[in-house]
Amino acid sequence: MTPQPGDADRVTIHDVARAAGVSRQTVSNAVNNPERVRPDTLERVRAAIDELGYRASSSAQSLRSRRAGAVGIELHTLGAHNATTAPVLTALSIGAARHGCHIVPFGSQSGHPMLEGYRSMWAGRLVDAFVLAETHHGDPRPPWLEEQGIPYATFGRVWDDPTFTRWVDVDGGAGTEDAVRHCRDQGYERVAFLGWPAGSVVGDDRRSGWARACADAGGVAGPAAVAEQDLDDATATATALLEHLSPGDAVVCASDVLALGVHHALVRRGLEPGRDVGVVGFDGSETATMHHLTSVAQPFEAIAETCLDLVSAALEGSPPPEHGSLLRPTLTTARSTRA
Amino acid sequence: MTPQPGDADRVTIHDVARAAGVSRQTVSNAVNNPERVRPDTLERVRAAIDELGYRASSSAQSLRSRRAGAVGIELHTLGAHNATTAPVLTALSIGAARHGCHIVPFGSQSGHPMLEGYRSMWAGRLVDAFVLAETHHGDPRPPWLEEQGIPYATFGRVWDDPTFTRWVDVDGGAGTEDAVRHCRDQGYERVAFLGWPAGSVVGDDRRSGWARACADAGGVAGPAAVAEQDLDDATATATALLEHLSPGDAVVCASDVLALGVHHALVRRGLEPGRDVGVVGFDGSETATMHHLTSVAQPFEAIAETCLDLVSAALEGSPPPEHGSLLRPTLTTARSTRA
DNA sequence: ACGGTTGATTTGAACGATCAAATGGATAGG
DNA sequence: CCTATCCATTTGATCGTTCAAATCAACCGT
Repeated sequence: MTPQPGDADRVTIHDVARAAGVSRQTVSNAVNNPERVRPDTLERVRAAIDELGYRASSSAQSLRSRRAGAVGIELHTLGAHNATTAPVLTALSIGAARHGCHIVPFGSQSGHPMLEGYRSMWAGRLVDAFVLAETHHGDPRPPWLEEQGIPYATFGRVWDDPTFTRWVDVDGGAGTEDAVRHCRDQGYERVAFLGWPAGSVVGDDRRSGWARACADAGGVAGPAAVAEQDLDDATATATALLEHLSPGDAVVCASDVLALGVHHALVRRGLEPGRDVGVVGFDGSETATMHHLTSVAQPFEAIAETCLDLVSAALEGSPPPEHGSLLRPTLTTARSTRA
Repeated sequence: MTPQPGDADRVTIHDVARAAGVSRQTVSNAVNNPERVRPDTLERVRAAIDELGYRASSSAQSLRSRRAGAVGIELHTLGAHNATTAPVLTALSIGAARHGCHIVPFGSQSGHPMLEGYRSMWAGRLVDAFVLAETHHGDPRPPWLEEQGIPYATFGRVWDDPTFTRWVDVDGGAGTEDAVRHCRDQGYERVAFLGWPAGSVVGDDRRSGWARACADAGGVAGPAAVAEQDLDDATATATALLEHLSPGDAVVCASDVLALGVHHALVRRGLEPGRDVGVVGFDGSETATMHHLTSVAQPFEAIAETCLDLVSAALEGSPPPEHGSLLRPTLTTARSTRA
């Protein structure tokens, strides 16, 4: 009885037109410009659409409009899924529906040149634009895309080109400031910092927020130490750092991995994170949640939404925004900062 | 000088035809059926293609072939990214290129009925098929897709329908068997098990492999305990479990989270994973890598590849395979099983 | 009753590709 | 020399949709 969309008998605009006794264009109007259709006709067409379960073919629309209605995003196999890329991808995929488009993740084929994936996606116009994640100094992608005239937006500033403003990023400094303030509110005495080696823009930013907030609070800054984004190194460094801390102090970290290192160092000394020494991580990753670590959580939904807004705007030909978007992360509190 | 693909001046098959002095169909043949074209003509056409940088428009091909050339996969925001869905998605995205298609992840809009995402993706034929991850008992998706005649393959068996064979799954039992054997090879005495509460098919499967291998090795089975997929519970349960173990024993776990619980329980007792008690997790997640836990790693690339093969076959109308594919996971060894 | 205007609806064309059938030329066979 | 066969290539039509222009009907004022 009900129409079986077995693919062979796909319902087209013609079928609806015939069923409603109107022309195909009227059906198209009923869907896209209802105000151009007389109310009673509209009613009849809509009934036919519901009856037959019609939905416009996206391939046909793409061909006509010369728009794929898709945004590409590159995924790396390369070890660490960064704890941020996956959630951003999820948020993008969900948010895309609201923007009338979809996301197409593609892989960088190992062995191929860096930009090959982008080139082939663009060549067949599988996508109308790209979202770049994990931008870094010397990133070859922005200049190449710019040169090709391909629209894109980035999660992460485009460090090499200050004129580019179609970016979203997280205000790491504001995040660590919040972290320090939270520690003080919770009654911790001094606030130490465990960060990455100087030179990484993201790391330096996060450290500066800690320094600022400590100064604002009146010299509560504890010692600062540096470790790689590696649990062993973090744990070792944290162990050494603890030598210079006393119960009642706290450590703000540049990442959840570093914070986990502090957590482990504490436990190994028989101390309890939170009760004895406060610990705050950064990223709001699953690792932090699992270990009940207070963490500065990335606003994934907002990041995705802004990226989509940026590419949408670019596709509509709007001029780029005045400035990039610096989003404020929010602190997720847990046991590790409860005294 | 070089052609600027600014979208307005997109190179079409007509442009190539004109440049090469042939008809559009000859260009099409040169690309898709080179043997039908005389060698010298072929040469000329190929030169024109390279010169202009022509690539067939995927929208046009989709319309003509009535194939979107895409496979949909649903992503959940719901907390745990399962540690497996993200890597599988990455592997799928990369593998898709080899299959001449791409992956379209879509989100289940919260508040909407479960199947709405699938329905809308299918309605506009944005995808030709779906890959389902995280299948479970009472999953409403397979019967619905079946009823609609929509092609799909699953990662995880379809428990409610034994006749369905378009699935890939990981042989959990074989994985834990390997884990037990590895423990014995490393010289551990008894091998205990930390699993999930009975009733989950995956969990029971993993436990059975442990039991089997222990029996084969001649009653080396240590005690078994049960905890939820939660670090605190795992740690508590592991602490109790350790009461019944001695140095030189090992614990095989149903997941990396459980294994991490054992790791923490050991550390808190001043014992060292590996040297004192062996620990093996399951999934090969980042958590395991970070903590140097030996783990039964999921074969993500093979899983993705098989899923793609299955949907490709389904789209070509091939009959379903005789049986589902049960892939053997491989053990990733690390410090936690080094005595 | 007739041109003029408005509004609803229909027809023609195009998006870019490919299948199917038609065309043109060269060669072989009667 | 004329037809049959074969190969390379071209033309026509189509996929489903939407823009632009054409058609049609109703209504208005003079």
